[in-house]
Amino acid sequence: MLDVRRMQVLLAVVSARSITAAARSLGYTPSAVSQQIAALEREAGLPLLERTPRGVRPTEGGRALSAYAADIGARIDEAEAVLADLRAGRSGRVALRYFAGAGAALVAPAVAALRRERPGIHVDLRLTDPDDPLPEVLDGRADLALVLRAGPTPVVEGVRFTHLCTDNYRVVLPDGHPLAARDDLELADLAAHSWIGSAPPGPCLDAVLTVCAAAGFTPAFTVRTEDYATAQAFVAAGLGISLIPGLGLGDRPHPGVTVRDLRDPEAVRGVYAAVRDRAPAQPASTAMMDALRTAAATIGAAANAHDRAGPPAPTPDDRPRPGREITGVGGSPER
Amino acid sequence: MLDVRRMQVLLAVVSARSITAAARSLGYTPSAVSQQIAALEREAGLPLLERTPRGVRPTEGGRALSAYAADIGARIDEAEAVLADLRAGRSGRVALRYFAGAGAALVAPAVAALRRERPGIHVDLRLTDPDDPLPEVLDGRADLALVLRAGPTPVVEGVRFTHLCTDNYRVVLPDGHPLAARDDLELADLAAHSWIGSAPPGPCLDAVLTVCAAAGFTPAFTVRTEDYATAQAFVAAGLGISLIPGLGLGDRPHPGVTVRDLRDPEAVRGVYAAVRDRAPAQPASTAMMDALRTAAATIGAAANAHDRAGPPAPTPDDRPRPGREITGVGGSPER
DNA sequence: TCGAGCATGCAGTGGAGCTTAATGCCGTAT
DNA sequence: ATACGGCATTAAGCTCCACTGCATGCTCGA
Repeated sequence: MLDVRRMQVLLAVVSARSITAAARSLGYTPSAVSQQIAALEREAGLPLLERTPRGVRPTEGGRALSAYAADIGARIDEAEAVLADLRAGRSGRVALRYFAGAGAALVAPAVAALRRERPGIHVDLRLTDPDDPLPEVLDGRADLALVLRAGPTPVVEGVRFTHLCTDNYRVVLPDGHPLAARDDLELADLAAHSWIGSAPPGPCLDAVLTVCAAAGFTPAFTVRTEDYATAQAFVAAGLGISLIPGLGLGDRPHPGVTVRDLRDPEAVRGVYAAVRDRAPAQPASTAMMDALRTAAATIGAAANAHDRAGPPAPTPDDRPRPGREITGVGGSPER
Repeated sequence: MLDVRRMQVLLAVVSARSITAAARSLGYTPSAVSQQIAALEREAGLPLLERTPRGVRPTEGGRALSAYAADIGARIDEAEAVLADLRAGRSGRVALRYFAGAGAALVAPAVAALRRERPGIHVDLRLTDPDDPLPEVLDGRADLALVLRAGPTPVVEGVRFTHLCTDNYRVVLPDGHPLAARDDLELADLAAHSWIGSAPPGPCLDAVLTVCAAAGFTPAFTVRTEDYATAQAFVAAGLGISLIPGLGLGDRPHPGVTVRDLRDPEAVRGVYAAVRDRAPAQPASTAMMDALRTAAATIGAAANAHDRAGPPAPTPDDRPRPGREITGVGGSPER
């Protein structure tokens, strides 16, 4: 295989039309350059330079080879530029898997922020609900997966979990409901009330049924709907109460409803980012991770604000919002 | 600058999905490959491989870089193929300058033979008549020039001359002419006869006038024509005698004429190939040179055959031939 | 629990590639 | 005409890179 380094030396010599001049521009002695050229001519099996009284002139082989050297040099520069972009997080890919509940409140603002700050990063987004995304993380098809887990930080061989925020079920009551007088509730308190089913059939609904069963009852659904905004509207209309995950509430609950925490430890759920244990630090991946953390923190701050202030009074711009639209949900990590 | 050799190592590793396997295929120890990769990662500033329990997997940077490695490797292979073609004389360029008189008898068969045997070689042919081609040879615009010189082998600083053949003026007489009784003639013998001018005005004609003047007379032209075949036809018709360069006679004189040597030393001319002294041996150039030498030798052999046998009797295929057509002139160096 | 296979780290060695210094060649200036 | 400067080349010496050999740590499968 031809030595590319020597080809670059040849290119410099051909460009400078002199070995001495090329040596100057390369920071070598003329002797070194001459030896490189001699070695290259040995490799090529052809004379590459013709020695003239004033420097050198390329032979046909020398011209051909230095043309290749220029071409290859350009490729190398290009590769270096690609690496520099990758290194600086100006480009790259990150494959993110998420579950439906995280889409609106967490993923949308995080990806929006990432795209704003690092437009070169390509995000490969896929909803894995109801499948488990961990196999994809483990075998490298995904760099990052959002998972929702009850209980303490999960432990899975080969995966590192980072807690992003909680996504506990919260109790949504019509304003003025008797239970709204208490700061937090237990699941058993809700057993006797009419329920608004707030999730599509699937793992989310199953989780609600499971925790209720653990509390010893089966919720009596008056109405079932597939999205949280509609469910809140039903609650506001007084049709019943509902359990809605914090992320589903967005940064502001629907007007006419009051939100209360649920004290049941069974209903404590965390949103985690799962990454492969051995995955080396990839700028694109860490940037995505940062964006998710920032988005989660913003959500948490908003949720805390509600907790402190209670349900806010309707304001002029507090018009009803369509359920899953992203606008304003979670805000953006700007600042 | 990224080290291409290391990039090739990376490519092997990524292809083999294992450092050990790559090392086997490269003939190195795994340790060496591992160290190369580590160095490349240091250069790149990015992790390139992710270590898995069973071998390694490329990161995004590793994939990008190994793609460049493959691309660059292909370029190198291509360059090597070009050099191999050049080395084997399967390709290349040769710039040949020639004078009009050599075109038909020498250059045409030589180039034809070269194209037949080395179709990849591109021949840059140019007629330099009446200019001197040596400057082009000296400064590299031409690799080879045919020159016609009277007297001994010329000596020019920086140019090497190779004698190809002679191109002496020969005396062309009508069959049965009194002078045809002698084997060779001197210029003075021709002074009193009618002459057929056989060359276009220019250096060729000047040369004839010069040698005649040296012999003490000015030829009395009955007819002047621009090509040697026509001149021979005039001679055959008895309109006069003519002086025609050997190369202009082709391998067979015109029927009805007798050719005799001219003993005058002034009229001895050699055809030389001129090459740059310092030009390194280029396969394309030496192949051209060989073809010219072969063509010249073939001409010489034919001429000698005439000398020994005298003008041959017309044979069935001895139909009149148009003057400068190449067919049969000089033949081809096959055998 | 052990062994096979993988990647890695360290110490040691050989060679590639650099530098310095000397030589030869050419063109030009003195 | 001779000397000088610029050019390429060569020889000798030295440095450091890259390889080998060996030992270690890790994971997986028997």
